[in-house]
Amino acid sequence: MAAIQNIKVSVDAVVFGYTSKEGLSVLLIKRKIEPFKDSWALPGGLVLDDESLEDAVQRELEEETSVNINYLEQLYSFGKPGRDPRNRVVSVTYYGLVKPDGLTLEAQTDAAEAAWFNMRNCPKLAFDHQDIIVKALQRLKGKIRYEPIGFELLDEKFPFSELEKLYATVLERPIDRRNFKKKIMKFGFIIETNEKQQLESAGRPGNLFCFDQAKYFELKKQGIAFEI
Amino acid sequence: MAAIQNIKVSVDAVVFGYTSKEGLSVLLIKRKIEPFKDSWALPGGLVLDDESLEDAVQRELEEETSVNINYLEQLYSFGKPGRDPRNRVVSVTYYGLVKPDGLTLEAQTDAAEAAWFNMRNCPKLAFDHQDIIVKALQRLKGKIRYEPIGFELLDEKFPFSELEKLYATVLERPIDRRNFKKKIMKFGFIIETNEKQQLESAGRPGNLFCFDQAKYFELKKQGIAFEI
DNA sequence: AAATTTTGCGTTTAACTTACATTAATTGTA
DNA sequence: TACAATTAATGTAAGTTAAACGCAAAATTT
Repeated sequence: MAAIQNIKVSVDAVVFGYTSKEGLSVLLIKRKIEPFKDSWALPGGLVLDDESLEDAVQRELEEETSVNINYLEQLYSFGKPGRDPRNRVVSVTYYGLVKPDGLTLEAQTDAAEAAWFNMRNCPKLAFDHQDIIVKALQRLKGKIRYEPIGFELLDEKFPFSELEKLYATVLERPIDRRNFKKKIMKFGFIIETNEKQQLESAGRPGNLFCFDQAKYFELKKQGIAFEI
Repeated sequence: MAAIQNIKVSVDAVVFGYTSKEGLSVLLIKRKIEPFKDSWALPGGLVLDDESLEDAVQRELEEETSVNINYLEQLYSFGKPGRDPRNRVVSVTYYGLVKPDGLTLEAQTDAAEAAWFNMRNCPKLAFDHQDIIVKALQRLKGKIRYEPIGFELLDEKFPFSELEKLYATVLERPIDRRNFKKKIMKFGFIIETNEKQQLESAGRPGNLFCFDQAKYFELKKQGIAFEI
């Protein structure tokens, strides 16, 4: 039998935000304590002895940013010796998607500050948190090919072009509007309403669409084959 | 700051074996100590303070079964309080694929015995190891749709029907031989040799095929769209 | 009112998928 | 030794899907 193990378990959250203007952003906190004091980092922290990993990551996220998310998906566990200069720490990471508009960020406990950073404009991060974000982005890009996305990221009602922009942003390439619409509509998780978009700029106003939640989550579970 | 954390970190391995006769099997050990003494369980154990998670899982696998695998992929981390009756244990699990023929199993350390169990014929397992196997199987079934598989599971040279059987086994449904072959060959990760199969039973002997390793691993990395 | 922007269809062509039947090369057996 | 059984190799026609486009409609901006 080995000697007493001295490893800590933490959780970290990669929370992606999306707006059609800004594209993808990620929620970071500024560390108030050493190590990496004043560096930006992912929200997260040590797991309590009697809470589940999911509870821990939601709690840490709430404590450090005041953001509440009811669905975070497990991403990967990072456990290389030396990734935290203090102790050996194995971090179980989670990721999730939210619509940042209307969320207020309030730093608390270990965090001096919480803020959204555009993905094209991220600061240098503490620990191996850069690797974690890269992994999360890979996962998101992979997932979009076999699961519908958007429900958590768009307004309840949205013009179709918003969904298209979201896919184009995540996939990082342009999409043919007409073929995209045909493909998406065939899945049946998007419903056309009879309302029209309120314009903010030039152009013909589009019809508003919304998600068919039941179908959306069913397809999310069973998987879709979606090569754009 | 929270009180001192009292959580242990372990690793467990789901090693799938495949033979065309038996189909999928999984490598299990019989526990020599409490809790769950004499129950079958996944090979695994506590991580040492100074070894990586990957090293830990390979070491535990080697110690308990004498099987060496150089590529195990991280599957999921299980950390519900109470999943181990002794302490809180967070287990980072890995899975891998091997060809069981020619591997000798030798139980060592904590294991009284090591053996392959056909997936249709698994015993009741210790801890939440049943959940872990279910997760691994889901992952494998998902993966086969966007990654080539087979390199680790088939002989160096094999008749095409062996690859077909493998896919049919993992997907748990029959496959049209002719369409399957066309599709696979188009990817270019399988090469036809000019050798012929040595027959073990009746039937026309098939040509032998082998993997183009470079292409195989390239496609594994970049992903394939493979709806059979 | 003319130019610009964005939406909403719709068509054509190429590529792929599906379903399916026949011939060829072996082994086992009468 | 022939014939039955088994497994392999191959091709094609019909249906479906994907990709590449063009053009008119409904707004705003100039």
